[in-house]
Amino acid sequence: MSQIEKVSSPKYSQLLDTAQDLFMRFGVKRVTIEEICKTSSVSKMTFYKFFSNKNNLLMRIMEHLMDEGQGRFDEIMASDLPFTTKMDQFVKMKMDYGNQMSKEFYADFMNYSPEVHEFVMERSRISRQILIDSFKRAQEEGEIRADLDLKFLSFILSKLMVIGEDPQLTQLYPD
Amino acid sequence: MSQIEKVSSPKYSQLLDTAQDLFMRFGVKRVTIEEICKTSSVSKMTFYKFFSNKNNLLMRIMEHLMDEGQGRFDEIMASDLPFTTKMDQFVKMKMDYGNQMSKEFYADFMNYSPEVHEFVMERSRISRQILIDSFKRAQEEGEIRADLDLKFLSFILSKLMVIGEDPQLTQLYPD
DNA sequence: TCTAATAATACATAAAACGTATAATCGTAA
DNA sequence: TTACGATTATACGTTTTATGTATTATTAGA
Repeated sequence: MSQIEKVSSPKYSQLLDTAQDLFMRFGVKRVTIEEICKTSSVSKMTFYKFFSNKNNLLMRIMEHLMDEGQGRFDEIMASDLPFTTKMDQFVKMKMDYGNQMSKEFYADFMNYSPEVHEFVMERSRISRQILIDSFKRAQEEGEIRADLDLKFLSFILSKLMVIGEDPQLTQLYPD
Repeated sequence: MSQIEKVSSPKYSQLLDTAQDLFMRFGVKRVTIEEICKTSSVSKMTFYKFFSNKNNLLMRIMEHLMDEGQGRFDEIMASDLPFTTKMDQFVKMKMDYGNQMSKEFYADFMNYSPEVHEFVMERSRISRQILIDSFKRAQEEGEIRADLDLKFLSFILSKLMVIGEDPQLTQLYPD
């Protein structure tokens, strides 16, 4: 599924969690590796055992976040709720994610490096496709009205995939 | 009243406002002078026309904040509300301030330089004294019950002077 | 006790931030 | 228009901070 080797170790998880928290609060640029190490009570040497640099760390955080998001999406879809309810839950989940992270983080992880940018974009593309497929299936199986504009809805939801919440859009469609 | 010369100019105010906003969101250490300038659309040269360095800027922000706080306190006291209501408003105001600023800002402005630390401490001392005097006067004039423990209340309120809100204290006395 | 993982320290290098000098630009009042 | 004060843009030397690595201790567990 993912291009990056999975690692599990208390120190590794600690670093990942701390970094995610700090990145989300202050953005990537404002947080140093040494700060992450100190906050995690992990030595710098151990950090570099797990991550080659901040870029690599950021990428794994994004990977973890998106894996998690996909997992929750799968859970929602596996339930036997009506399709519209599923979509409600999905949008709600996405907005929860969005609210956790500062504007800085969003801006940063898209700009910090082309590598991370592309990684996130590719994952988003895949997730979007999964979403669209689910939508089509629901439409074919008569779970949702076929007259709903499929493209429009998938557009909205695909936006949510990455940005969590588009204020302008939220204003237009408060529900 | 204050030890620092007052300056008024659109650029000056802009810098002050931007810096305050950034400091409160990210803390002092994480924000650079260049960032403040960029965000304010003011050149670095102009910055250094008004402020000798970040320390100086921080001090003026604190001064401005505390002047403002003192002004609001005076307003509240000048009204003809019951004394307890005044205190309510005062505490509420202090908590509003506290909620605006991140933990980082609070930690930073006390640690960033001894100069700033002392400046804030001195101002706090003065404010605290004013508060205690108001309290005594209200007590003498029978506006509040004399059996209230003056020292205890002034202690609580003096804590609020600086920290805005002490979580532990808030937990003990939710009202 | 031996070993693997982690930490502590110090270090060279790179990057960022600081603060200043200089020349160019802009708005405005004479 | 000219002259002037305020602001900007740019470049620069210096200082500080961050990065990533090497080396040598520690620590915890088989």
